[in-house]
Amino acid sequence: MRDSSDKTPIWKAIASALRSDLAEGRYTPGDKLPTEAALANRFGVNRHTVRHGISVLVEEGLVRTRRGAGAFVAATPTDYPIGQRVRFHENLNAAGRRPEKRRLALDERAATIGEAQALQIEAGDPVCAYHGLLLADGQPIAVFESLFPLARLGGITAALKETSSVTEALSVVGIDDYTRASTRLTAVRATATHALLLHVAEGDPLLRSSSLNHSQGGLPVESGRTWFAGDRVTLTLEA
Amino acid sequence: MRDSSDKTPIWKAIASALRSDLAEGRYTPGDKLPTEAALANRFGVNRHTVRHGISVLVEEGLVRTRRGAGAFVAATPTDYPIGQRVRFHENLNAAGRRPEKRRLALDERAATIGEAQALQIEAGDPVCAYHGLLLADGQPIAVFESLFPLARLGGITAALKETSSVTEALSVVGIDDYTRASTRLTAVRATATHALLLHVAEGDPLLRSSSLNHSQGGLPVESGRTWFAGDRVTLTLEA
DNA sequence: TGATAAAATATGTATAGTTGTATAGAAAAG
DNA sequence: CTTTTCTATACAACTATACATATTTTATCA
Repeated sequence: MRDSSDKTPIWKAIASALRSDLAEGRYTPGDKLPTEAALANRFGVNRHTVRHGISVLVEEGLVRTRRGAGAFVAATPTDYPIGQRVRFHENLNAAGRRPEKRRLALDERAATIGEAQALQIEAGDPVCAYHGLLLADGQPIAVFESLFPLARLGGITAALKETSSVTEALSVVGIDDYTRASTRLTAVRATATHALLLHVAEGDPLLRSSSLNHSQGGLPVESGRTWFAGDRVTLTLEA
Repeated sequence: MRDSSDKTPIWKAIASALRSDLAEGRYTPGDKLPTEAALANRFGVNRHTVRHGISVLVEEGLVRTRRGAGAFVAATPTDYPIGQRVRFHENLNAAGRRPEKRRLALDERAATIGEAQALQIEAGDPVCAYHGLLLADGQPIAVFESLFPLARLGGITAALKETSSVTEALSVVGIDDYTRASTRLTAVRATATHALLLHVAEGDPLLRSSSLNHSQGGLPVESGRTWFAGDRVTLTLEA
């Protein structure tokens, strides 16, 4: 490979070799690639040359690496429709992914001025704060923070302890349906905490959504913020 | 590479995530933290990485671990009430901590324009500048800078040389009572100097308080700035 | 009921494997 | 001569696994 008169660098050759392996379905999303040492041995080159090749695929978003664990085939971005009714579990099932929610915190506290304004309650009124992680096929795709006004939804904290589903919890406290009233999107850089939870690098771009859900009566029942890992989710907006 | 190589090590991020949980009062002294396995699952990392993070908190004295039992909260951030009367020693005693003040500088000089305005004196008028460190149970929690108008409080410099207590020193010069007229709070990043004094990392978040205390007569007797270590103190505001 | 043993939990320790980073140097190309 | 490519080495950070040891819970039996 080296002695012949090809002028393409070895690391590029390795990159395209691996890329065609992926294209052929030799490895499927979530699979672990051989270790760098194994690849170096297979190609008869130094580990750093292999690393250079892999880094190309990482740049392209085809592969994700985890220190100490290995290199894994990246899953294609999940389509996440933002419409009148935004339901995590339904969205992911529709996208053919296995939805999972991981609770990070759940407590009751007083609302700040800004939060109160959004929920149309008084500052200091009690709210339920639900903080967690959204996963698709076991891979973290977003961090969320939901606020529920306790004045209108007494008992929702207890309900959320039983089920991770917001829809179900709201149903328990008498809200059978709720619709998205507003969604605001901005791009931000990942903080250390978000980076840790989402398994991205600090400073990586995130898609932040600030949303408000209303009950059928037109009153706010949930105010949420969600940070999506930019390269794992594609938000789709319906008319 | 994009993924997994944060600028801040994972174990540090975990340590600060847990630390802020403590600061927010999510766990109170005696409470059991989630198991290492649960935390590893929550953060999506290996148990050893979590252990590394926890060991930081153990070093800091915030957490105590018992083999076979779990990790327990040893101490939580000191509650520091900001009300009409703000007294360091009383505040810490009420919080069950041992208060201590360490003097860093004490001198007399001319007031700058801004300082004079706050103290309602003329620019250039002499003031006493008192600079020091506040500690709780021997751990530094804040850096303060107090200014006293010498025109109204002659002899306070000498008094402050005898006692570290502002309340006592003011009493010596005839001020038996004083009340908080205003408090302004902002979040800032720790400078190298503050970081050194407070035993935090440069750039860590500090809570800066700019305050003004009046005598019973309604005249300013002290203008102060205090930098609290964000994760060691919780300022509580009374009505 | 109460004591005891077994099982399940949870932290502590040890070892090896994998990726990330830093440094230095040789070889080839421009 | 300088830059790029590749090699070589060493170490840091994180993962994976296994097992030891202490604690708590559960089951069992007198």
